[in-house]
Amino acid sequence: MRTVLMVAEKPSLAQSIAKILSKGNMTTRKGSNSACSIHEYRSTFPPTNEPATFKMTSVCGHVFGLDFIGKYNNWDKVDPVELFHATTQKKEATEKLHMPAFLQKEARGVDYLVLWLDCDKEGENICFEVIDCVRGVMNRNVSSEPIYRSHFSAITDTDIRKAMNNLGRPNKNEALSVDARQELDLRIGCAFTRYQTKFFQGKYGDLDSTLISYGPCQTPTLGFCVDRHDKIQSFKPEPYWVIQVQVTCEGTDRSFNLDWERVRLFDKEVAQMFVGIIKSADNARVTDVTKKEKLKARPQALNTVEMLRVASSGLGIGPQQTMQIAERLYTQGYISYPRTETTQYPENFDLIEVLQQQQNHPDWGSAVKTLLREGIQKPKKGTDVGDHPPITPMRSATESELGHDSFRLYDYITRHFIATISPDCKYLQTTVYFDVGGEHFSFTGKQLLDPGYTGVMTWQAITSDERVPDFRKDQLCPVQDVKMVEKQTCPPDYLTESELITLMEKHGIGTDASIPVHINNICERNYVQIIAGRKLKPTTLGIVLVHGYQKIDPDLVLPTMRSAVEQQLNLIAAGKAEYESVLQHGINIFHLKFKYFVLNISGMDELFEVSFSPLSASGKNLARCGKCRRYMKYIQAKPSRLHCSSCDETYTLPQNGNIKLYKELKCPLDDFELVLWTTGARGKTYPLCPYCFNNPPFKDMRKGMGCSECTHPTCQHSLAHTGVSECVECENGVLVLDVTSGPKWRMACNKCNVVINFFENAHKVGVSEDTCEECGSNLLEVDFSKDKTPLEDGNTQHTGCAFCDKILKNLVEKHHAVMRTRSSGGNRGRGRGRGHGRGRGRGRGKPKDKMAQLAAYFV
DNA sequence: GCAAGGTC
Repeated sequence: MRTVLMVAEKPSLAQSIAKILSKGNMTTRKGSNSACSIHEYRSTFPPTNEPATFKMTSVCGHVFGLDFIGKYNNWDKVDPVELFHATTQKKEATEKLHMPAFLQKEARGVDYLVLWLDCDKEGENICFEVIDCVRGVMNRNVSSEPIYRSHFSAITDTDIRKAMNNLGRPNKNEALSVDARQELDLRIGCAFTRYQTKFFQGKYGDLDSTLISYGPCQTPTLGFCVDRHDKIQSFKPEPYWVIQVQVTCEGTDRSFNLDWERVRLFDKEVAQMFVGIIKSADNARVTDVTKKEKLKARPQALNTVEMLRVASSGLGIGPQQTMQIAERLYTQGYISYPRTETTQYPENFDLIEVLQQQQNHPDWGSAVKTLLREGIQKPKKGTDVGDHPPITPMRSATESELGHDSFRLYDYITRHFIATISPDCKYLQTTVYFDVGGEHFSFTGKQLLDPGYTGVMTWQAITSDERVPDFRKDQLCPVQDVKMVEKQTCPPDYLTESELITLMEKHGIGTDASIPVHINNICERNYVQIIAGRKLKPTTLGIVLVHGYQKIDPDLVLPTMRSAVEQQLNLIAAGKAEYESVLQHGINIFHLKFKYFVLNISGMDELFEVSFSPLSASGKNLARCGKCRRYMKYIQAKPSRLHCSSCDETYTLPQNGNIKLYKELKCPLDDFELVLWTTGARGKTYPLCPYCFNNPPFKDMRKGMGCSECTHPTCQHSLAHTGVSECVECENGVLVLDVTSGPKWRMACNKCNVVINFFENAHKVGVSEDTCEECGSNLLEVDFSKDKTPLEDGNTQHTGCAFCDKILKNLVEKHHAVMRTRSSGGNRGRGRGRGHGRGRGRGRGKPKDKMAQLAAYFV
């Protein structure tokens, strides 16, 4: 019996495909990485007609990602221009999934490999990532070419079976085009981002963004928003005049405002002349009456981008959040796969079944029943991209089941689905044409004939049912009023998110899955702000960036740049150009553009100069510099940092917290005044030396460490003096006494977010050099207040272990400084039986030797 | 700390 390993792009597809090919007769087990399952069944392998055991599983998107090798990731030591030729390497895309190991485990000894990755270029690229993982461990004795590729265009029985019976080979050229894209994006994005960030952050103190990023997708996205801003700014309102005529219809008491055929005039005198002419007529004469039955067409089946547009403009939910909600609805089985470009249902899609599931729904059940009784309409033709079917509901659900926002999205998806197979909306449009003193006017009214799909998509309903009375041709209607009104042309409004999505889609900026990410990026980097109505208003930073590119090299921000690059890449995919030459050409062009950008950065800087303040003028004096003894300025805007203007040095600080001076205490190593970092009253607090934080003083310290991690052997602020015990939760952390926390004393882990509260009634707490004989923790010396001491006989002083001492251990309470992520080690042993000692280890720590080593580092 | 593309 042969074995065949088959790999899809994601777990859900592996399941659907296996279900089809096994006719539901398969066994399923979890994979070694918890994310992927393996579905097994027996069948015949079509290419060789042999009986075989099939193992169907999947990856989770890309197995590998591209990055520079380690030494190029040091921003301080690498000139960004080097990134155009720096060595790169493939790294596991998501390390914790252990995807290569998982694939190898399942592929060991199999005879054939069938690749079921999505049929696009990214999927083709993932094919070769999978091949690279498994080729070495497959059985080599059965076939010299054991690797096949399936080509499917829909996840339906017929299509999947057809694909299985017509297996082909993976396409290396398509995969290479993606390799080239990855490399170009990496080199260009990182080079420009690092250069800009360092240049502008080294000069200005109020940019309010930790990163001044550049990207071939995010920058043109920002460009769209700034373009609209520029149109608004340069808009000059112009006055114009309209003539409003009101007539009455005999036999009714209604009057009508007529639309002028000339609409409006920009010349006041001419308009006045027309008013004169029109006023001289006593009556308006009906010249014609037309009646037309018109249709408002039902929508096409729903794809991702349309869902994002409607969610933003109709529900006020942004793309990123919409996708999160949609993912959840999908994994819980309420809707089909939410990432698809396809707007046409597969041929054998069971529309009736999906519809029947909704017939008892409290909100739209009756509409569904009517539709089932009267028969559904054939859906409008859309495009089938061959990725996934359109987004549809999978089972009925109510608001109480889903929660507010989830239900609103589900409600829309379901109504949209029902609408796609409902009749079009029909109405009668009546237009009456008038002649008033030789000038032509008209009046149009709509009368609803059949609401059709607007019965469920109520927001599209024709609301004004304006019946038009029966005007006859040549009827004379008295003119009741003629008015000339002055108006002004209006500037356009800021771009809505929904419009932006449309622009991105049109120019091929990003994909259905990445469009929300790019929009989110330009918000997070503070280039645009979302204002009321989900409109995107660029910030000063966003505006000067785009204007700067436009001054130096407009290509950098033009939306056409991305499609031009994609065109080149498509040549690789089509086998019309060499991978290497296209890639080198691309790198060369952007290398030149980069060098030109650097040479001309002053053009962009001139714009920054007028909008932002130099570092030296930013912030307020906080702590003294250890080198010049002058005050350094604390710059609170992101990224928060200290700047010494006399030394022209900048020291970064931990982000997302508050900084204050720490009692003018100094670091014994460099004389810099210490500052206190805190996340708030109940959070973590620790002192840090601004210099050491940026320039680790000891070999076993890294950048970004405060005194609570400092291995100085004698300093009163260091770990040696304040460390109490091993963290009760995380691997390498030490619980450190927060000496500033009294009277509500606490200690906090110097690595994770564990905080331990104790001794509300002590006015002094210190860490002793002595350790607990039971667990190895350092003992605490506590001085309780006289009136609230828990000690017998009114004693106030007590030394003991926080975890083992009879009196102290009852006063200890643990919690987390902030919400911890699920992944970080929740369920490992809590203290007991594990040894607490900050010094005593669990094999690897070798704490006592460590202290000796530290002493050696100290100079 | 950087890009964009997959997906969990």
